[in-house]
This record gives sequence, C-alpha cells and structure tokens, in this order.
Amino acid sequence: MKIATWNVNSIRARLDRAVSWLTRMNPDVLCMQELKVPDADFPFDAFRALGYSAAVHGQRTYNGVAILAKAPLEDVRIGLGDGLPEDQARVIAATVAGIRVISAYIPNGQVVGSDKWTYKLEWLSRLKTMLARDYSPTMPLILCGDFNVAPDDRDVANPQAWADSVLCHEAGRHALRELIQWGLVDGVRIHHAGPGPYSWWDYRQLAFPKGDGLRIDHMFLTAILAMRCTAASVDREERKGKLPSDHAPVVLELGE
DNA sequence: ATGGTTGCTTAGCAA
Repeated sequence: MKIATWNVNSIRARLDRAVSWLTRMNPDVLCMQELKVPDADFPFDAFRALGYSAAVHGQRTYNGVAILAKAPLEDVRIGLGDGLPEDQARVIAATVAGIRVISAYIPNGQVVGSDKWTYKLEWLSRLKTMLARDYSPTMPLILCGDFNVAPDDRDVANPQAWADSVLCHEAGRHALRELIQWGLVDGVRIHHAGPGPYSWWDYRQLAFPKGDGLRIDHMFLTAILAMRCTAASVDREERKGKLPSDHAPVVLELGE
C-alpha cells in the first residue's frame, strides 16, 4: 500500500499537477492540505475519473484538507472535536482499508510570539488531545500533513539561517515531540537518518535552486504500521518545473 | 545587482 501526503497550496491552481502526479505515482491514499476551496468547489470529478473517492473539509481562501483513496473512505470526521471554536478547516480523518488516516494542516504561526504563534502551539496540543481521546496507540493509524515544524536541525538545510523561526523554534519542536510521544513514529526517519530529505522550499529567495529546504511535512505512524513501513521518500521532482506547489509530496510504502 | 514568490482576492494578507 502506497500512501502520500502533499500540501498542494490551492487545489484549483494545482489540479493539473495533482492529476498527473496521481497518474504517475498511483498511490492508494493521498492526504492533501491547503486546498483553499470550499467543499462545493473541490474537483471531485477529476479525481473520481482516476478511481479516487474523496473526503473533503474545505474552506474558502485558506486552509482546507482532504483524503483521497481508491478504497472506500469510512467513518469520516472533520475538525478536532473538542468543543472549542473550529473556524479553520485543518483536520480530517477517515478509515481506509482498516487504517485510520488523518490529514492535518498545522497552523504556520507567522511570527514567534504573535497571536498566530500561540494558536499554533495550542493547536498542536489540541491535536494530541484528539488522538488521546479518540484513538489508541495500539491501533493502525497514520497522521499525515504539513506540520509547519522541522523537528530538529537534521530537518533544515541551513539551520543557522532558520534558527528560532516559526518552523524551527524550540517551543514548536517541543509541542511536536509531545504529540509524537502519544505513540507515533516518524515514517521518513525509519529509512533516512538525514540530513533531509526536505519537503518544503520557500517560493522566495530562490530557495529551491539554492537547496534551502526544510522537512516540515510528515507521516507519523503507530508502531503496528511502523513495522510495516518498507520505504519512504520525498518526491523532489514534483517541486521542479512550472508553477509547482512550494511543498513536495512525501510517500510511504506499507507492506502486507 | 546584495534581491530574485505565489495564490486569493482585488490592496493586502498569508505562507
């Protein structure tokens, strides 16, 4: 089973690329983030034509997450479900072939110390609460998405340049470790010691040609799935060419 | 030369 995650940075702007990537890579499941469309504008038909059904939690202009799968999507749930205001579409879960799949778009945080930064740290804590409340670390579960956190300096091509930024600050790294300690394993790190592979390069400053990348898109697995993880990669090729997303897809292979 | 972006929505914000 091949499962992937990709922040597409607008599914409308990226539809042609998404269709050709799915055709080329043929994953069984794709978690997407930053759709930037309401549910009604999600291109269900284009993906249906490739054999994928979709569970979508969209939003106009910002955010928006989805799960595409060839197998049926069961028990779809949107949001964190903690009773607090949920005006941002940042998480969706569904069961696919007996695996609980979660697609999440963690807030960027904008500036360390800002209101958005506080919201980011709180959101990571709320996500951990959701896992603890609704799931068990003994079940097959995969938490995928754009976490907007590079877990440590192996995940940053130029650590000094990014030190204490919203993507690398210790408070965000700590919040991510707390989440992982619920009972998750970093899928890419099973197979790659680092540095890298990076998954995001800023559109600005010629970051991609300069190799100024960060690994902020992750696929976290419970132990029973980590045992089945036979390969992991980032598809850097998808970051090349005309009008790519600023994120490259991350792909895991699960045996049996 | 010391900067060099994209997308959404419509000048400014977010990333």
